[in-house]
Amino acid sequence: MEDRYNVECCDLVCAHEDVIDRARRALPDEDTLYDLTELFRIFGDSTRVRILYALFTSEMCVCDIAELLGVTQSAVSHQLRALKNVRLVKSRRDGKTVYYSLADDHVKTIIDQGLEHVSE
Amino acid sequence: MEDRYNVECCDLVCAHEDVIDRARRALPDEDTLYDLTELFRIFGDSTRVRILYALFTSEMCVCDIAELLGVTQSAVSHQLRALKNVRLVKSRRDGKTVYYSLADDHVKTIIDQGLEHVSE
DNA sequence: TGAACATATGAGCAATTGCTCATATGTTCA
DNA sequence: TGAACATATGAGCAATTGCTCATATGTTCA
Repeated sequence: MEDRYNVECCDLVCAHEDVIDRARRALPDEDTLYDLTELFRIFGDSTRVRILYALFTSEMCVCDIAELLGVTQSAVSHQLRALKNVRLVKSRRDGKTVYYSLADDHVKTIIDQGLEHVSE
Repeated sequence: MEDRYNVECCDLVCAHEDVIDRARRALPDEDTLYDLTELFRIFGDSTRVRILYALFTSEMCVCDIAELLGVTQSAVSHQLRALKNVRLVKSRRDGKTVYYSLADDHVKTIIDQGLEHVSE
C-alpha cells in the first residue's frame, strides 16, 4: 500500500523525502485543482479578458460586444458561454436581446492581482 | 478616419454606440493584455498549479518535484521554465542541483482569489 | 580531465482550443 | 401564425499546448 519507498527519480538518489511528503500534504484535492485551473484557463485568452474589461463599464448585449471587439457574434457567444460556465458573467434577457454583466467582483480582484504582477 | 459609423453587426441595428465607445476606452492596451493573459494561461494547467502548491511549502529541486507529481524530470523542467518566464518562480543552483522557489507572494494571492471564487 | 549525475532543451505527436460557417432556438410583432 | 431578428450551438479546421524521448549542458569529484 505504501509506495513512498519507490524513489524512482534520478536513479534512486537525490530525493528529499521529508520535503516531498510535506509538499504532498499541501497539494489540493483533485476537484479543487480542476475547478481552479479551469477558472484560470478562462482568464488565459485575450478575447475573454477583453470581454470582461468591456463588462467592467456596463452590461452589454452580445451584438455590441461583437462590434466592439471586431469578432463574429458566434465567437462572442461561444466565449460568453465559457465565461458563464465558470460563473464569471451572468445574463438577462430583454426581449430578443440578451445582456451580459459581471457575476460578481472576484473578476476585478483577480485581474487586478494579475495586473499588479505583470506591471512590476 | 472615424469608423464608428461602420456598424456592421446584426444587420446594422441594435448597436448601442455610447456603451460601445465607453467600453472601448476601458480596454487595456495590446501589451498589457498580452502579458496578463500569458500570466493567467500559466495558472490554467494543473501540473503548473501543483508545482506552485508544492513550492508553497518550501523550495524544491526539479527531481523532487518530478517524484512528487509522478511526471518526467523533463516535463517538470519544461513547466518550471514556463513559470520562470512569467516570473512566478525563481531558481538557485547548489552544485548539480537546482532549487526552485516562489518569486514573490503574488502567486499565493492570485491562487487564493481563484479558490475563493470556485468555492462559493 | 573524464565519469557520473542533475537539469535544460529540441523535435515530434496527440489532445485541446478558438475561430468561422451554417443553422437551430427563442422572442417580438404585424 | 410567420417573418424578422438576436442569440446559441454543432461541426470542422488551423493553431497551440503539454507531454515523452533523446540528447545537450552544466557541475562535481576522484
